[in-house]
Amino acid sequence: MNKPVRVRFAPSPTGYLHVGGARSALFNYLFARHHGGTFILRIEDTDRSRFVADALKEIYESLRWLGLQWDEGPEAPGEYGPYIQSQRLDIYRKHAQILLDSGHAYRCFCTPERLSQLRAEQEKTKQNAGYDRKCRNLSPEEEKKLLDAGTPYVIRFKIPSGRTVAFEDGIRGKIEYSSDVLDDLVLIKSDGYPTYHMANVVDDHLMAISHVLRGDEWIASTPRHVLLYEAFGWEAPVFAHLPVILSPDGGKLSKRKGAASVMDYKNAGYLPEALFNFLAFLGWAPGDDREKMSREELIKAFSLEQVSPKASVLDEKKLEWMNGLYMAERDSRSLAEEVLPVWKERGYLSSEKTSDDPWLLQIIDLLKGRSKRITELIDNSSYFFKDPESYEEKAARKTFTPDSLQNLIQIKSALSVQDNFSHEKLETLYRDLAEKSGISSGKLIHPTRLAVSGVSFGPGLFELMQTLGKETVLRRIERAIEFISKTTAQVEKENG
RNA sequence: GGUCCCUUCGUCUAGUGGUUAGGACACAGGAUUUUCAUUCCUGCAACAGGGGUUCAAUUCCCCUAGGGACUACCA
Repeated sequence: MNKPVRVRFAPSPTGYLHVGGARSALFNYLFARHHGGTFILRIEDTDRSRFVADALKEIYESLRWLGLQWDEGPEAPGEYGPYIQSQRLDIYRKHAQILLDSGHAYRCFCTPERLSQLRAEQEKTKQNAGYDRKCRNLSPEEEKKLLDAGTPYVIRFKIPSGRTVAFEDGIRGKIEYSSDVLDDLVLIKSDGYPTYHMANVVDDHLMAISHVLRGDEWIASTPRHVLLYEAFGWEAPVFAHLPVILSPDGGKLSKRKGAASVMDYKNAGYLPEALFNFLAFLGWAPGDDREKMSREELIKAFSLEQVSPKASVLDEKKLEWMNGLYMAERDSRSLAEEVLPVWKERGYLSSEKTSDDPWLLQIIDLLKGRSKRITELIDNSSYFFKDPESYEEKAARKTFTPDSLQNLIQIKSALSVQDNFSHEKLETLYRDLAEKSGISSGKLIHPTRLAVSGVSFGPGLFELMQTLGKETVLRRIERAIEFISKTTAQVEKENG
């Protein structure tokens, strides 16, 4: 077993890329990189009825966003192409003919109607389901007659009877099936397209795949695949079946229960490196206490032996926590590139602003450490661009008192003669003012924060003021003074 | 129904034939801080159940229960 490591991720373009699929891709990628092998992308589009035109684009985009660039595949030519199954039909037909010739397969002329009737009967009598092999022993004359009449047919694999089919799963160990529970699966459909089983086995062999890491819904199909390899006289790859990812209620992950696709997470403001790290830890752990690991560390530490066979629930709270860690250390400039388009869209910025604007970078510096997601950063950034339209109600009731009105008036006059608006100078100004008035600095700070931002939380006040600038700060304090005067006057009127 | 897979705190997980069963998220309390967030400390909380094997089982074996997958001319 010293073949070069070649693994593949093989999605079908029937929709968006699910995080479960992304995690399979990720494990393949990690495994390949760890062993210095090749990571291949193959598109399994053999079901024409379920093909979704935009799916391919989204799959490529999702993989690339996560940093899972494939070494061979569509848009990455290699020696084993084409990598899209619908472009390989002649290959599958040729191989089906080989099986036909060697007596491992046969033509089946049964109609879909007959098959569904058969299934219904089997269900009623509680028999094991499966094709009854009616066409398995058609005489050559009968077959020729049907063929000549142009009867549609499929090609089925002859499952040998009385065999024990065993394989060594890289994660679960030995798994055994009796061949008697397997039915004669279809290899080539009547439309000439191969089924998954056929295309998958042929391609994995032809593409020299060494390890098949795929979702565990394929466990039950694996004995069929093993038998197919045997019929072709090929050596089977190593199989390892990855557990599924569940939603918090234990069911399948779906859009309805929040996010399901990679792009959903992107749109929810998650960083690709955070999702990468988090997904790696769903069903895998390095064996020590590390949790936040870079791509390079993950590649170095990854091993199939440490992959758990157990399905795991995606805990979005923990993803959010981890994302916050990555937000804090993300380069502000790169964050600016994500955030800038949204700011412009919201009319906060004129279109000529660029992501290297020092003022914008200052804003991001102030916010990124206290934002768990990009969207949260954006949502909490409005007061840098617009004067507050209202004040956080609960905080206003508590903070905008008659006392604070006097304080703000005092602050305003002190600030209006203050030309150096550095946060250090502002801080000393506030401390001195508080001391002179014999009050705690909080009595000055809290009303200013609310006046200037409209909310009771956010970056350090003095940095905030520095970034906002003198003119804006004074204007907003003035507005707050008006607001408080009005409301206190109203309260007095109501009371008296 | 049949076949197969899975089972350590609420969640992600580490771990071993002998451990006070470890860490993280979440939650609760506290410290620091101008607010929020961060950070730090403390607390809460798990080996599904029953049989074996063994001097000793969370760990090995069997059964039960619960969950899941497959049982298509879908992948």
